[in-house]
Amino acid sequence: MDKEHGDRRVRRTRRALHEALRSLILQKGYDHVTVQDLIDRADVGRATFYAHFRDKDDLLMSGFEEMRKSLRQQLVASARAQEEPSGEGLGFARALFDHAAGHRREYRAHVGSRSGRAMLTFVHKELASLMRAHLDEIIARRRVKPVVPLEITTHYVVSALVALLTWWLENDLPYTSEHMGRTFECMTGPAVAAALGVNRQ
Amino acid sequence: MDKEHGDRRVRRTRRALHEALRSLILQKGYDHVTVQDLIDRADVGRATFYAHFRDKDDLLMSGFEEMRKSLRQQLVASARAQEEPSGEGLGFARALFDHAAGHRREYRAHVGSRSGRAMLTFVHKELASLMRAHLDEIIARRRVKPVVPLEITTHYVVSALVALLTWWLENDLPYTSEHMGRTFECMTGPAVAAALGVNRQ
DNA sequence: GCAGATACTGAACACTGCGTTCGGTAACAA
DNA sequence: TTGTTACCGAACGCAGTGTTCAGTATCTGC
Repeated sequence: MDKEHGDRRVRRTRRALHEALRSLILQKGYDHVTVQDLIDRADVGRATFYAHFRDKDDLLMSGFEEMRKSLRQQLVASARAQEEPSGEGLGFARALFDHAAGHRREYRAHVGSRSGRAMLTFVHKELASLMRAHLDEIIARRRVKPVVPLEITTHYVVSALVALLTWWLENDLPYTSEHMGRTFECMTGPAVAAALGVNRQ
Repeated sequence: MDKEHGDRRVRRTRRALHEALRSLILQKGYDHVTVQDLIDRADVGRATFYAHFRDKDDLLMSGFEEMRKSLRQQLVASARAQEEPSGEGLGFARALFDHAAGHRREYRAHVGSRSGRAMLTFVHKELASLMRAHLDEIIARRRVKPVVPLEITTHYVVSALVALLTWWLENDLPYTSEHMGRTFECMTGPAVAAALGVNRQ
């Protein structure tokens, strides 16, 4: 079912279904998309759908993989660009806002629906693993003693970032992604500093 | 349908349904509760259910009202207790953690399900209105010029708080509510200070 | 304690959407 | 050409929703 057999037909079918879901979400929102809608739009048999995916959610999730790659790529690219300019290595936030701005339609289509929650959980995980690595590195380099458990700090930072992101999307991108990135750094920098026990009189 | 007529029967019916939902959520999670389950448990006719509530979600929402009162009460009580001890008036966080600890079963039953999202949105709104007032007051008193739009700051703070709360609940309350409150203040205090443009060398 | 209003009952119904089954067809590879 | 593999799509059973309606219980004012 998830095998990587070279059959062109299989890939075409899966592709068509993903594409159908994408366009239908934009059109009526994930929750109101039915399997019937999907197979009509993708021009695929009902049985075929269930041969490839367990259900609608499965299709959705497997579609995130693509987005994940593109996001991760953009994040590491940004991390490489700026060697270590700002305070706590929070510069990657900007990359996230950029990514969202670039895919605003996709992001917006999810806001508020069940698929949105799934997507945010996804993004959250992705960011958390990056953030955790960042924090570990900072600690090793600066030899500080965290006042707050790292797990909490990670969760805090990522949640704050995701919160700003959703607010931004829900309010129709009222500021530039650069501005949002700076705002995030401005607030979260001191928070992280406090959590890590960094002195900065 | 929402009238406040003094009929005892009506109130009993609504009460029974709310109670049934509560216990069924604890038992099998909101998403798996059917209307049939509800009316069986509450011993109420199907038509009666629909005479009182539009659907399952409607029942859920109307049940939050009760929780809202209890939460708000606990929050203002705490606000009154501590006149202005800590930095940015973030002490109310502690009250929230306390409230969650007191109602941990109810909170936990919601975590991860659709009802949880609804409840968090609810809590979020409640906290946001309080927080906004707090911030306005601080600004008026200290005569500072915010660097970040107040709307963003409010959203940021509340989201961070809710994030810590859900993390705490999902991880089975690994610290005391007091500890969580302090952690929150420790991190968010500096963040708010930065956003409000408060100098604190 | 009776009349009339009001609230509740529960079976029956139409409807939507899910996930499966299966005989048959189309595409492809050797 | 033959066998394999993927796909088709009608039909089905199922679960759950929300409505209808004739009938029953409960309360209220007179």
